[in-house]
Amino acid sequence: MPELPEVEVIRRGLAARLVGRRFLKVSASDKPLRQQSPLSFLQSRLAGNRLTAVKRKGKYLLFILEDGSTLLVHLGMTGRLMVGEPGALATLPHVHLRVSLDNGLELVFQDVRRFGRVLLFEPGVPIAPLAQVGRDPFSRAVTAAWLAGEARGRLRPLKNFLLDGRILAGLGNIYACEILFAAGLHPETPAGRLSLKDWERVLKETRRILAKAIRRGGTTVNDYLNSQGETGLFQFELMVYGRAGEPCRVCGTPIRRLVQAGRSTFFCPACQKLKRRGRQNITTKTPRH
DNA sequence: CACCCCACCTGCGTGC
DNA sequence: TGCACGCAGGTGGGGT
Repeated sequence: MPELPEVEVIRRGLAARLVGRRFLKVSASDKPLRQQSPLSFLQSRLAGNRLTAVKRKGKYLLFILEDGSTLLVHLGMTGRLMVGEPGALATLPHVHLRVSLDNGLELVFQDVRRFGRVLLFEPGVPIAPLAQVGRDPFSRAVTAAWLAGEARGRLRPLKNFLLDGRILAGLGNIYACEILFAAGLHPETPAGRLSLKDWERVLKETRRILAKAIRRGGTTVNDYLNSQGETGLFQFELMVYGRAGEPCRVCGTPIRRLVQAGRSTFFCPACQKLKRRGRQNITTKTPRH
């Protein structure tokens, strides 16, 4: 479900309402998430512990606790984190974790498909899943030259490159499609064939689109709700995602759908031309190790 | 290595 | 109405 903008909107909502609160009791459903710390471990570490910050890395949320432990949450496809009155949340289906707070409210993790992850790390324990997470698109460490270096020599389609969270963290299927449209690049272009100018455009549009989506509260196509149960608004600004057969908002050409690495890609065949030929970029690649 | 496929789940819309 | 099928904001293990 959620990509960087949705996770960031949730992070801000939770930070505003939860930082400084103590967690009290924890309960879980009988159905496990894809990955989840044992309930007894969550209970023993969280009970009485105060939340000092809510951070984000890629699509991961990190709840930093005052004793130095970290609760790592990934929402998968359909995960939601919501805060509210226990009475109002009591009847929600598919709630897999409930945590009561010292102000009488409750934090719940709801996840229909159970692709989500909730893992607790004690102080000093390395947070293994984060080792695979790439750079945040807003980080100053992300530049057009760096992207060009990462893509150098790679034949994989640009769309798949953008979806690889070990490089750029936080892009998912919706925003990858929207970024490629905004940059005027065909999703099947081999990543290594982009020029530095292309990468400058990709990076500029990535930041512009993600920032705007955050301002709009994220994209609700189907399931996404923020921590207060509200939908986003960016779905009204989508140019290509989910619009197969509909006219391009720029040129009127019907939007096309194709499948790449098992996932739908939406693009305008007129606005996004495939560069079959083109200069290989010659940026020096920084060694990975 | 680089890259793709597929499984992991549940629900919903479509077409027969 | 029922049923089969395809599809869905993600990830990572295993295979080529």
